[in-house]
Amino acid sequence: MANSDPVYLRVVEDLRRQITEGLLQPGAPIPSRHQITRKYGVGETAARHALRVLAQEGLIIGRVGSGHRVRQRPDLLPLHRAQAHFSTDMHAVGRRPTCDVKTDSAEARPDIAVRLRIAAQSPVTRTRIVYRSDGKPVQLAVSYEPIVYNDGTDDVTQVAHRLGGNGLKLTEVTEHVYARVPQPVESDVLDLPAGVHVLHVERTHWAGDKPVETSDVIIPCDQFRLVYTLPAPYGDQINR
Amino acid sequence: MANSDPVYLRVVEDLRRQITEGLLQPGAPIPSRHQITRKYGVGETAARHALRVLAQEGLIIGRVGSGHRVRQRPDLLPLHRAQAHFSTDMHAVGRRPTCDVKTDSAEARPDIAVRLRIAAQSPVTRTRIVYRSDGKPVQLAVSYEPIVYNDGTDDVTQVAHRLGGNGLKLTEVTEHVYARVPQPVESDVLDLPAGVHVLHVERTHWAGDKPVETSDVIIPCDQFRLVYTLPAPYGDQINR
DNA sequence: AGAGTAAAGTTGGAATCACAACTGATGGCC
DNA sequence: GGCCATCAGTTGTGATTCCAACTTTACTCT
Repeated sequence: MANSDPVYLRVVEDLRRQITEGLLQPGAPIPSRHQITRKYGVGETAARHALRVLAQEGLIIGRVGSGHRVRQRPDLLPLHRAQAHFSTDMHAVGRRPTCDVKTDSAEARPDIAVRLRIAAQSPVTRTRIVYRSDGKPVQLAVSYEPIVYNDGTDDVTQVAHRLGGNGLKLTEVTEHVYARVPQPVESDVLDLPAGVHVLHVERTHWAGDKPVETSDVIIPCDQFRLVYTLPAPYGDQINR
Repeated sequence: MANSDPVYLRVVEDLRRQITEGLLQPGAPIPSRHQITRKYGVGETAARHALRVLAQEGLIIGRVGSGHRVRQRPDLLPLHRAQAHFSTDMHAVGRRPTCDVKTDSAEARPDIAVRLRIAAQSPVTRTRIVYRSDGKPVQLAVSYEPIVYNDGTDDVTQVAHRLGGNGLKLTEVTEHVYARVPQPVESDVLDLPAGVHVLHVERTHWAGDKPVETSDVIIPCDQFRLVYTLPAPYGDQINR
């Protein structure tokens, strides 16, 4: 079928097809390097490279000593779902994820009120979460919600669950994502080296057409990367 | 400074630092494989791998026979800016980018009216752009704007320029990005194989607090990938 | 001088071998 | 039975070597 494509791409495409078509279900084991060399008649380099590419696409996950498996999460994720993997992913790479949660209530924030579609002077609950990996801060999330929803607990990470008690059902999450230069307070909290940009995710949780919570997530670009890649060799090439 | 990190990471981090700090300006040549082996005292594998990683991050670009250079575009881009590189990027990998533009005006679209914050029955101009690479459709953009702005030209890609003539200045672009299963019409236009998901970018151009144009960009996940990666070996690992 | 050619250098792809760290399972020992 | 050590298998990393395709430069020949 294929022709003069690189050998490793043949392997990538075949495995990717099997995964996206559901032949290989999440959790299913992927052939090991040696098995690939035999099954596809390719060298070890090609097998290794194929596995690397699939892993980098998020389709499979590898563990030393255990092998590769189809990733539990689907092939592509909205950012907010990918972020839900923060804790497990950090664990996975052998780092201890922790977070500070600090809530300071009752403040009027006109800019946030717009996003929550409430009166400009209504007080909102602000919760700041600093995610850490082995103590090192890697992510900052500042979340706001109308004060009426807050039930006094600190567990802002369980928005959906808590809102259930208020008779609201989360139906959607929308996001604005962009990269920018960090603000001083962000550089401070995240201990950013000079020159590092941040990814800013403006996220709103909706219950029907009502925004019930909105948050700003700040991710340093040297920690987590949102990469827009071309399907070209090495992901990218030069123009002239 | 570093300790037991993989050798290639030392090279990656040093070059990345030089790029993000501006020591290596866009267009500046990156040491070749052989130069890296000598300069950093590493093997060829490590040098090659380091270049591969940097290229995959979009920081540098390689050309066979010519070498690597610091990429013209900055290290991280909002999607809409990355997309502006579509044409040059396609050229770069030796493919001929073309696009069909089709505008059919005067239709009432209540759903779009909401996004444009205009009356539900106001007619909007719909423009459909099919981007092609060597004839193969790779991207679909459906763009809407209030009919008053349209000046009859087909060049919807130059939103900012055209709107200037109406006394409006684009100040912001916001996006909602998510992945989903393609709709039949999309599978049809883009000639999608079964099982391929699409990235859906809902984009709105703003002039101040007025939305002046909104568009849906559909990108097949097997053509372009938005990848959320961890700074871990192979980008990802398993939990448990 | 100008044009065509040859050579050197570079990247992308690939094969082969090696090794440390880790996992899972097996089997033996208490 | 329960616990521990061993061992084969796997991944991540790395070195080395080779080759095709390409670019750039320098050189030679007309």
